[in-house]
Amino acid sequence: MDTENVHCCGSFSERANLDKWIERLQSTGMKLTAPRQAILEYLHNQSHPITNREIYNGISNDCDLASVYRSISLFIKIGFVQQFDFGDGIARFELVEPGSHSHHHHIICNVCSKVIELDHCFPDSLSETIAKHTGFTQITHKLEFFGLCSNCK
Amino acid sequence: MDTENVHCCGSFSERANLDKWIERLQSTGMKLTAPRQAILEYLHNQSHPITNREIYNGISNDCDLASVYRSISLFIKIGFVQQFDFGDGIARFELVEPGSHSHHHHIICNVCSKVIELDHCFPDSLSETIAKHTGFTQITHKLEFFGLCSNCK
DNA sequence: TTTTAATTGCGAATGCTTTGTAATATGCAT
DNA sequence: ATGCATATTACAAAGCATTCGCAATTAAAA
Repeated sequence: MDTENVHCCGSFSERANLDKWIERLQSTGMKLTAPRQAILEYLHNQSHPITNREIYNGISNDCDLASVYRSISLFIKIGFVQQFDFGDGIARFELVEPGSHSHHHHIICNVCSKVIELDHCFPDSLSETIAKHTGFTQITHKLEFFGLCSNCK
Repeated sequence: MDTENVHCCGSFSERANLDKWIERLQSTGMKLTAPRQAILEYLHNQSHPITNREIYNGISNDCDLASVYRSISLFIKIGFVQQFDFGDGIARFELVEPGSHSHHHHIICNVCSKVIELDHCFPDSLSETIAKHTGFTQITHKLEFFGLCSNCK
């Protein structure tokens, strides 16, 4: 069993981890509101990137959808959340554990949308290595670079 | 001067290349319509991936925007066009030269959106190599994998 | 030329995301 | 504790890329 994806609701360590996020939020000077707490808690319980609507559904009537969008934008701006693009036009988000090796990728099934986190970055020995690690086949990937060009730096 | 990006309107070779695309379209059994010719011609004159709206504006009143979307979808389905995602929620498209090394990537300036084609795939020796080749700095990249998981294959 | 089916134009609708605004709640100072 | 100033929210509406339905048109074959 893959214990990485187990999240026991209410366990001491999980609660402590969530409290750290709340402390971090307060230390930024931003207000600690009920929607932001609910969103942080929900994000914290996920093991894969999730959409704004999934967050909204997950915390149901605790908060408006527009507030989810605004909170997530804030979390991205202060470095709490990382955005992923799975190519379907819906943004997905994940908490960034501070100090951890946050740079990672995913492989998504074209049929069932199953997501597997790739612990390491395999940019070179691409298809074969990933196929062996995950059991996926017909592997493709999207790769784009961003930066500052010589005129703009 | 980088002659790869020079496109002389009406030159013999350019016209011959465009005619090849038209012949290829006819050979698929699809109808050769005015909008499809205009879109192929416009795509053919570009050196970077372009959006549906850019195509629509480029051929102005020759064709409806919805028809651009439909034609591009067709071109993707028959392998004429490749789609790129620069992370801004707008799909971009490029003609795929048959038999060529079509797999490539781009680097996009975060400030001015300048696009540079990367002739080769540098998935491993990432930032330094690209920085040397392009003069870009603060390089980041987005990479996601797609495929069929073991349950779906 | 006639026929037939693919394709277009037009308008409306969809779905994700953003924005305007009045009401509300937070954090701070008193 | 209480009141204040301001950030934040809920709600509604708008924005934008994209898709769809359908009648009118057009390309390709007979």
